Amino acid sequence: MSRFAAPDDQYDPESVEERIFDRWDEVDAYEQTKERFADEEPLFFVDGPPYTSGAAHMGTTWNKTLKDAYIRHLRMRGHHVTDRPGYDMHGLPIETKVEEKLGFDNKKDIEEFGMENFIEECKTFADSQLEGLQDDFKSFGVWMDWENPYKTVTPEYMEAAWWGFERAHERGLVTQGKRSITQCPRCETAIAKNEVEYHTAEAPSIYVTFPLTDREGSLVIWTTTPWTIPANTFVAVDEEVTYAKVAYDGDILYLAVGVVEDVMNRLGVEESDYEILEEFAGEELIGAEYEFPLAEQVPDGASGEGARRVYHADYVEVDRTGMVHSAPGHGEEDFARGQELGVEIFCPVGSDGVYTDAAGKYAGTFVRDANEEVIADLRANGHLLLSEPGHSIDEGQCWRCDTDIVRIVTDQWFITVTDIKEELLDNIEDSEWYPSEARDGRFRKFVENSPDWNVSRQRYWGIPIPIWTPENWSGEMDDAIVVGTRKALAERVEQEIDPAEIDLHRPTVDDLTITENGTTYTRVPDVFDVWLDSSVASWGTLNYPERTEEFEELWPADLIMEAHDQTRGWFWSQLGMGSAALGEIPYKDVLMHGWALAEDGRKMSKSLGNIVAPSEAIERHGADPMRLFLLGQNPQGDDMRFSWDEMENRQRDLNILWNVFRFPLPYMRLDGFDPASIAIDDAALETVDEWVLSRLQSVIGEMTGHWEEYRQDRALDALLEFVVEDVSRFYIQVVRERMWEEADSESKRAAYATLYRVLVETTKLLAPYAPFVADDIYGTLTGDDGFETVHMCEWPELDETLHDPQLESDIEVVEAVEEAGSNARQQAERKLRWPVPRVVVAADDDAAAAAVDRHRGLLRDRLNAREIELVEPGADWEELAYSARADMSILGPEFGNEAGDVMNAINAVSVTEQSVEALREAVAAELGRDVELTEEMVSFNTETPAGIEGTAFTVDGDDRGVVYVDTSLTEEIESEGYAREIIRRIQEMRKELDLDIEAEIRVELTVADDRVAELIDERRDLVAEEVRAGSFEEIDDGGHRRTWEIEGIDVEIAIEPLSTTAA
RNA sequence: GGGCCAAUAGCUCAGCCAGGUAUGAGCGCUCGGCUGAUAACCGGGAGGUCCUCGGUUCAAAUCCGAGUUGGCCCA
Repeated sequence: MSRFAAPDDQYDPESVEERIFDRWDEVDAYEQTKERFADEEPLFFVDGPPYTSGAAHMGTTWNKTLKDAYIRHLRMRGHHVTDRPGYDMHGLPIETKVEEKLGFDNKKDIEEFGMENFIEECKTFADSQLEGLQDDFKSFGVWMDWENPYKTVTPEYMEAAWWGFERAHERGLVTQGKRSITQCPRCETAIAKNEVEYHTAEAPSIYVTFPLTDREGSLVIWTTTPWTIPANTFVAVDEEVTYAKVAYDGDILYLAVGVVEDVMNRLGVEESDYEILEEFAGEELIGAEYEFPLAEQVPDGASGEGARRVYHADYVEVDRTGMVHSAPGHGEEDFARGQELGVEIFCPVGSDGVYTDAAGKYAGTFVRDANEEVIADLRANGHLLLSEPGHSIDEGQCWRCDTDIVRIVTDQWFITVTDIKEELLDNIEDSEWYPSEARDGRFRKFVENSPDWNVSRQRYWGIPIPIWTPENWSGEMDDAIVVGTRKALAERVEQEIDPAEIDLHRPTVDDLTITENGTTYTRVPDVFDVWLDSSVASWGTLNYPERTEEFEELWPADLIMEAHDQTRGWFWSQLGMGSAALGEIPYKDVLMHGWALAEDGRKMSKSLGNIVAPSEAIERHGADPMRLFLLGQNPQGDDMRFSWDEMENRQRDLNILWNVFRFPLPYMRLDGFDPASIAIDDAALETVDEWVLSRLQSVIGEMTGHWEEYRQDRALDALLEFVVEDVSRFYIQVVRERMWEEADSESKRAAYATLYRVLVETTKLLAPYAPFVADDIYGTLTGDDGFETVHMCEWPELDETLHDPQLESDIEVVEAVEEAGSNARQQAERKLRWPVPRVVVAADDDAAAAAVDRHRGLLRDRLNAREIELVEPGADWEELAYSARADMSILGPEFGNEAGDVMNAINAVSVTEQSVEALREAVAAELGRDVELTEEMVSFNTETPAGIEGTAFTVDGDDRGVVYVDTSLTEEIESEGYAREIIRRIQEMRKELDLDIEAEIRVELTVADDRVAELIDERRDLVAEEVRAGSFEEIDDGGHRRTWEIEGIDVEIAIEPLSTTAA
């Protein structure tokens, strides 16, 4: 592409993208850019790995766009930035997708299909999803190391997880234990609690009596899960609550006193049919023994020390019956209390939700299917007090397969982060969060309340847990083996394996055994919770422990950025794992952004039908406008509201930049402008040039500060305001005439040099936001003199020699005066094309006066005024008069009968300064005698002379003075005005003929008014010069002919190019 | 049910932490101007119960409390 080549007439994002993608390919732009900054100070950024089970949505797109922008910016600032993208590829979501695809219902199907085959399917699926994501990210210009992403499924990455886990084990933070977990009976694995989704479901609601054995009567409990009664181990009461002994239907019932009436109502019992015999504290029930109501059906139920007794528990509420059937083998609270009490943890349910033999007659039945049978048996045993239909509860279900979950107690593996909670809280302090409240509020609170980390899953597609245990293991970790590396694995296992070749997935590792000191160890069958995978990303991304060099140089991460949901996700898991394995938080700076919401302010979701695909946004507005929209959002915590309108606005902003860039090119090309030939410091800069260059410096300074504060959105605002307000709306307008000059001049070259500098610097400042259009403009401007891509440039630095804050504030005043002046013109209905003899600026303060004084010439041009007059602050413009208006509420009491005369006099006179003294003199003259006037009696109004309009001007909201425009007409002004009207129309006709800028024409003019014709004739030279007219003469045959109406006068104009007659 | 965050013009958002007239900004709308950047550009105008209610204060969009709606996280 040749330098200053004519670009598209209009900004077309799609063609820019195509062109730039090609160019990047052609010159290896990404590789070259990395190479260029390779020796700079390292900056370790870690990519939070997206999960590979779907396409990129707007949130992922926002996230990756932010990452790309910061990486680009930090490179330009002189950093060698780590930019390895990552992908989270293990886990249950992928397994269930593959199961769906293969039509599987449960684990048995997988076992039949073969674990190895199944894992191969999972890998293929994850890989294909990864490809899709990579393509998405590339499509909006993200530059990361796509050739070499880290994947959580590679042996070296899995080894990073093993290593971290081994370190945690060495610190004594790994244990096996029973826990009450949320289990998906279909997936047959624990589901993290945050992965449980709730929906409303109908459930039984039953009141059951538990007969006491050491005293008369029965306890009454209420439950919605009859299927947990076979596991009943104790009944909980609140020792401080008052209970009642109730005589009813020949039996004795124990209930909290506060619910007796409610229960009796439910039973439909009249008040006369029951009696409260006694009231007593719950304390008195503690230790009471009862008879298990399903003793017949479940003969081998919970037994042993302490079982089937009454205990206190904090979770008891005076609700329903005030007593709680407790099954430590199921519920989480029951489990915790059961452990405290030291009772048996009895769970007669398998991982598939089916009763085991321990459940007696229910063995082999799926728990929820047993509800009816349990109820029937309770009734038959005489223990069912009441069963109410139509009860609804919030039932949890598996987020992947929608199966209702069950709570069971199983053996799980834990990293006991609660043992190092203080350390975790201390380590938080070593990280800086943006916004800072996120760290000290939400994150700290979450860490304070976090339980031990259950890292085991009873599944296939994950990193196998590297623990080997002997047969009849004691449960002591000292008696187990934890393997941390492939090398250690190869050394210790009996089988012959090659550490460089081995795939650490199941089932390969399942068959490996270790025999040491005569004991044979086998691997536990579990895999890691997928959250553990990404928790080691800070070293996994560096291939540690396989490679150590980068880890030692770079770790911990300098920067990570993710959305706020990661507070309890990746921000947390990394803190936990980093602290457990290395005693440190693995990241320094955290930029926590929000979620991408839909246009209606709700989250984007399939069910609401409000999803916007990034590809659609790119198609409609282009990648750069989309990025500009995303990067224009506050990245610190707030959710973003998607908006097509705003994206369109961003496209418009870029279009303005495009026009600014396009404007000088034809002139530069025509004049053979060579930027290298003229240094800004030597150029014959005019005030506006100096001003726009100074503004550029201010913008550079401002933007740099915002970027450092992680507010790239504010930096973008500053840049776009500069481009739109300062460059497009002011500088270009002022500089146009200089560019049109035909002859070479210092002034023109200074304008070229200025605009060139401004545009090139702008492309650098824009590069992190809109990498395509910035590069396109940069390339066109710099040609072979620049880098092959703008992204190799350094971030501009504020050049003090070009920075002139005084000038900037001066021009603010000039702009304000211009704006007010053009407002005044509009009120006087005098077009800008018509000169005015003078503009009078009455300045309120010295700074404004000085600014106007310094820039009279500029104001003359901008306001098309022959003269700028300045009225200094404190002075009154002598042509201005002030009238006063009397306030009769004060005059009345003061002057009594004479008040009317005084008022008339006050209203009649006008004065040249706004003072009571001046008014008094004038009134005295009018009235023929002196009267005492005070400030309160009158208010002043300004009276502008005829033909003059005044408008106040303000800077940043402060009044700085008034601009008066004198619109009186002279022949000389009319002459120019009409000439300009003619010029404008001829220019339009030139364009209609699509003439070259330099093409000479012949012009024929017929004006229907003799006086006007003469006025125009006086300015024939001006017209000729402006429209490149070689001659004024009649055009006989054809030509381009139109009749216009100018100020009510018909004017016929015909033009034809000179060359056609020559030909 | 609990914790955290948000709510300001038709739309997207500044302002709020350190209370002092909402000159609010851009877009949109509308009226006008400009016319070799021209599918561009400039000026004027209209448009607000600052989510609601209560409190603190001389003064509240801003501080405090309660509520409503939406978001995230957790039950």
